[in-house]
Amino acid sequence: MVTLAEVAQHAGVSASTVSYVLSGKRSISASTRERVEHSIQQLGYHPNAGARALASSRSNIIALMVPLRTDMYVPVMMEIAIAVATSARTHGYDVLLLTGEEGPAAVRRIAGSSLADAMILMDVELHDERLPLLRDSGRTAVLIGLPSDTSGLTCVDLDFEATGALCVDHLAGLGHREVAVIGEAAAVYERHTGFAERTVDGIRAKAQETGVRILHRPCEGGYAAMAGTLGRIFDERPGTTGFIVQNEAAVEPLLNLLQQQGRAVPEDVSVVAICPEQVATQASVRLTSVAIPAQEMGRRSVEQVVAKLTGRGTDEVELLEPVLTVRASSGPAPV
Amino acid sequence: MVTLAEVAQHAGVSASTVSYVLSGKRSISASTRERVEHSIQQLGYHPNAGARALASSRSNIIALMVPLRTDMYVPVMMEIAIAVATSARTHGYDVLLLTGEEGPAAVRRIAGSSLADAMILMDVELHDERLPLLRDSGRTAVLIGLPSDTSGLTCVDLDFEATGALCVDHLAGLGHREVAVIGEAAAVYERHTGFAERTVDGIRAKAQETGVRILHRPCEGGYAAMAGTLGRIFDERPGTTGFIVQNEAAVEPLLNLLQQQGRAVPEDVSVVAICPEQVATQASVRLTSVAIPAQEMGRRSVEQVVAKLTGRGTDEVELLEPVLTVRASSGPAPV
DNA sequence: GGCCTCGGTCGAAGCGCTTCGACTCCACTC
DNA sequence: GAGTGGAGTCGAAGCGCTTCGACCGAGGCC
Repeated sequence: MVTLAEVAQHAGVSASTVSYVLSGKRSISASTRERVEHSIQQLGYHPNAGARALASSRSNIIALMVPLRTDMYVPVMMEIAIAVATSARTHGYDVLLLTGEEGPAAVRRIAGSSLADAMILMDVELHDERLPLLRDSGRTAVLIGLPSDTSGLTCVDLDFEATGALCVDHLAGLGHREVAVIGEAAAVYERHTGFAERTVDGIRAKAQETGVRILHRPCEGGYAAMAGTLGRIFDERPGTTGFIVQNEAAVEPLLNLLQQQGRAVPEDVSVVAICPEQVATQASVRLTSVAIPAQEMGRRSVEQVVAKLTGRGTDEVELLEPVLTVRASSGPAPV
Repeated sequence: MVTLAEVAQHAGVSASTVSYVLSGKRSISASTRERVEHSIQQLGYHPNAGARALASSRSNIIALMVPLRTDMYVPVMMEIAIAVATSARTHGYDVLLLTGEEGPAAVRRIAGSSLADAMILMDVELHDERLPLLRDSGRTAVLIGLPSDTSGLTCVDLDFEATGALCVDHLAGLGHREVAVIGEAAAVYERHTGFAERTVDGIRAKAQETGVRILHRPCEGGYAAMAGTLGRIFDERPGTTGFIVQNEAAVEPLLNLLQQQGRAVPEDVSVVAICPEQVATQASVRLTSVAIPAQEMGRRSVEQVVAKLTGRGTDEVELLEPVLTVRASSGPAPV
């Protein structure tokens, strides 16, 4: 491995000069800079990450904690993770992948070892056990998701209350009066995952305002579960004409079952989904939906981290505004 | 941050003794060990990762390159990535997440900076441009996937040729004589992704052996693409009674379209999928399938890395044996 | 013309850890 | 009773980098 010292010798300057060429923290004459850069090229020099971290006490690594569970829709997680990794690189950072398995201990380990300059936590619960540790580790952190107490924390998330409201508004505007909400798996609510509860809150509030009746049912993915849930919904509320679905794995089963039951979409029932664009456009009926901006969330969280790391950031909650796109699955309520 | 020296002072020993307690590389008396461990606990000491990497020239980090593209089935990627991260931890390693975006340059950067002790590459193409760089970086590496030239490389993958053969064998055994293969998106073949081509090779070889006629068609995911592909298949081979599907995003559309066309599964046509268990069991018809052992692949690749890093490994290609599980989507060919 | 300023460069002191050789006991052996 | 060997500990020398203060000319100023 080529070292700084070798580059310095090759270029006929001191080691510190090479370091300053690399970091740009002091001005360097054009001729020296060129000479040094040429030597770097020629020798194929790469700074040693460990030495750099030790000397500067900054590792240029951001730790990303992804949930281990797979009851969430995986592609969204992946899209966020990839967006985080990609935009981290554009800011000169690498990303360390931590799974939830290690649990809160991971926070302590990473903070203690100075392995990462900052952490991004995904899948934050309302009362997340990692948060106290995080707060008194003093490390820079950004959450994707919204805990109940956000004091001293920076959070990025889709505004799920507004999302829920938007869905109801759309259906109410079309004249629907009885709306069923097909939610995430029951376990998601039991964990008190913020986004799921907040969506329902938003839905209820707007429903009250617009005079829509709401029936909310958690639902596992897959056909069997959906069949059961759907049956019970129509038993309880035969007049249901609108569906709001917040569970990607339930979308296709729902459309299928409705079709099998002879209920046409959107003539007899309207469906609005909260899901990634890809799911909405590739479904058997092109879905009216509110998109989950996974990329944007990943990107923004990195930008927040970088801002805080460079002293510019403030603790704040950034809620991304939901956008509803009308497609083929929603229409006027039948008379 | 607490340092080794502070722990040493607190325990009344020298710094090197603390280091040896931590690493176990020299014998330490029980009483000293206890005293040191107690001090570590009490002070909340965590070794500094950078210093450790610098002094020992090992970072205890494994870099994982995941593909950026999303034309592959994302959950499988994610499952592998998570399995890698999880099993890496059980061996004392952390995982650095690299996206394909940076391309081959990432290999150079990581190897040059000694940021990672080893690399795991996913989504390897037959003639992958990262491989030459990898070879002469001299770094430890394991590929998930199989390039055309494996010399000097360790690879882990499902045995896709055997997988293809297994599917044909199953259908042939049930009496099917005309089988259509619904493949990955055309782009996947154009990239010469090993697994896709190898599957088809395995299918063709076994088809020849068993006297089955094969029609192979790449297919994008989604309903529209599947409808077109399916139409063309039955135009060309009206006698088709068996399907092998290697494209998760095509599974559900295929089942649906068959149903709509009045072709019953498995009475009129049989379907065998190559997909994760979850897809197979959650589909509208429980699918006879060969599972993609994502977890196993992730785990094995880490084990190979650790073996090589501790001097035990040998360069070798490890192909996991495919397992076909019969479920409700395949049956005897109609007479 | 002396003085100050400032751009450009260097030397040296660490950053916190690992590891090698050396040293000290102490229990044996012959 | 000197010699041997192993267990247990220490000191010191780095690992490769960043960064601080110092130094040295070259202008600009009065």
